[in-house]
Amino acid sequence: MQYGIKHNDRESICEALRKDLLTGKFDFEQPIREQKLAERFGTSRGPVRDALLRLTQEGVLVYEPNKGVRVSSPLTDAERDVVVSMRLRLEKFCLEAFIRDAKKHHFLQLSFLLERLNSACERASLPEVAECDLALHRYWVAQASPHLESLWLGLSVRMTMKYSRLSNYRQVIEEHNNVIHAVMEKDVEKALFYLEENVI
Amino acid sequence: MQYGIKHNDRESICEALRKDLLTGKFDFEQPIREQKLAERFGTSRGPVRDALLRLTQEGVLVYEPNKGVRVSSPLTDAERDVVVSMRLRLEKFCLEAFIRDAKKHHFLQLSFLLERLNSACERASLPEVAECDLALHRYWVAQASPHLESLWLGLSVRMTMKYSRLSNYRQVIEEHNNVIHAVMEKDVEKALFYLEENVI
DNA sequence: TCGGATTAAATTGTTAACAATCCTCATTGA
DNA sequence: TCAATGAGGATTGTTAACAATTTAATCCGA
Repeated sequence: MQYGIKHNDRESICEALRKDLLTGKFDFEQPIREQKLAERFGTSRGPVRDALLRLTQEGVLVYEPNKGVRVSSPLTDAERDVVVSMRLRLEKFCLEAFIRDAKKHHFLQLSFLLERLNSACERASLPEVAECDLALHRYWVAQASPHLESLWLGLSVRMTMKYSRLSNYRQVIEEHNNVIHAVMEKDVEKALFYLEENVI
Repeated sequence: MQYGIKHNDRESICEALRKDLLTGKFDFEQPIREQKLAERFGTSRGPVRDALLRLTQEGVLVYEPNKGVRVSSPLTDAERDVVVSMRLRLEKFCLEAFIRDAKKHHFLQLSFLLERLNSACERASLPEVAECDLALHRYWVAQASPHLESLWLGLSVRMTMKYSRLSNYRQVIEEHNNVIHAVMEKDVEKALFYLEENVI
C-alpha cells in the first residue's frame, strides 16, 4: 500500500483509526465500541482489539479494564512542551544520522513523500496532510533508527492531537521544503534549524 | 496485587514477561513462540498475543508479520544517549510536579516502595531489584502525568535493556535514598540533581 | 418520590477451532 | 553436485462462540 510494507488486518485498522483520531473524528471521553469498528472494517473483534491495544500504548486512547477504550484527553501545555522537546531531541538525532548515511534512493523516496504532501495540501484535505506529514518525518526516523521509530510515533501523535498547525497549508509546504532542501544539500546545521522551526 | 491496580490476564502476562525480558531471560534474535507462553501462563494464545503486541510497542520486542516476535537487539551507544536524555527530560518534569502536589499519602507510598527496593537489594535478587526500581520511578511519573506514563515506560525499558547498573546493590540503595529524602524535604533542586545522577 | 436491590442487556475477556502463511527438508531433474 | 520444487509440519492470523463483567432498566418498599 505505502512503500513496501506488508499489511495485515490489525495493521491497517490501526493506521485507519490513527488517522481518524488525529483529525478528531471521535469525541473525547466517549467510549469506542469494538463491535461497531469490527462491522465498519468487515472483520471480527480480534484485529480491532489488537489495533485499539496498540493505539492505547501509543497514547491516543485510554484503556480501562472491562470498560474498553476512549479518546484520551489532550495534554496540558506543560506536558506538550515536554513532549515537543523530547521529539525534537529524537528527531534531530535521526535526521543528522539520516543525512550522514543517505544514498540516492533515499533522496528519491524523500522527494516522493514531499510531493505527496504538496498534493495533499493543494487538495486542502486535513486528514491526508496530517498523514503525509507524519509519513515524511517518520521516514527519516525509521531509516536512521528503527529501534526508536515507535517511540517517535508515540511522541508525534500526542503532539498532533493537542492542536494542529497543519491547517495553514502554505506554511506546511514552505517549512517542509526548507527542511528537505537542506537535507538534499547535506547541510546538517540548516536542516536541524528548519526542523526545529517546523516541529515546535 | 501492587497498589490497587486491577489485573486481567493480558496485563499480568505482560508484566511477567517484561520482568523476564529486562533481566535477560530470553536470548536475542531467538523467536518467541505464542503456544509455549500460553502453556506457561495457563491461558490460550489470545492474551499472550495481546501482551506480546504491547511489549512490541514498548520496544522490548520486535514484530514481523506472520513471523512473530523476537527480543530486540540492544541500542547503540548513541541511541542510548538520546533515550537517556529524553527520559531525564520527562522524569524531571514529573518529579518536579510530584513534589509540588504531593500529599501525605503519596509520601507514605514512596516510603513503602523504597522499602521494597531495599529489601530486594538485600536479597540480591536482580529481577526484583529491576522491578522495584522501575516501580519507584514509575510511581511519581504516574502521579504527575498519567498521560505520559506509557511514554516513560518505553524509554525506561529500552534503557534498562541496554545494560544494567543495577547489580551494584549498595549504590542503588544510596542513590534512591538521596532522591527520596530530597523529595520528602520538597527540595526540588536537590531531588533533580540526585535523579540525574541516578538515571544516567 | 426516592434510594437500593434485582434483573436484563450490552460490552469486554477468553477460548478453541479453523485459515493463511512461513519454514524445513526431502525429492527431482538437469 | 546443486538449485528448483513441492509436500508436510509448525506457526501466526482470524473467527465465532462462550464466560465474566459492567451498565442500564425495572421493580419494590419506605
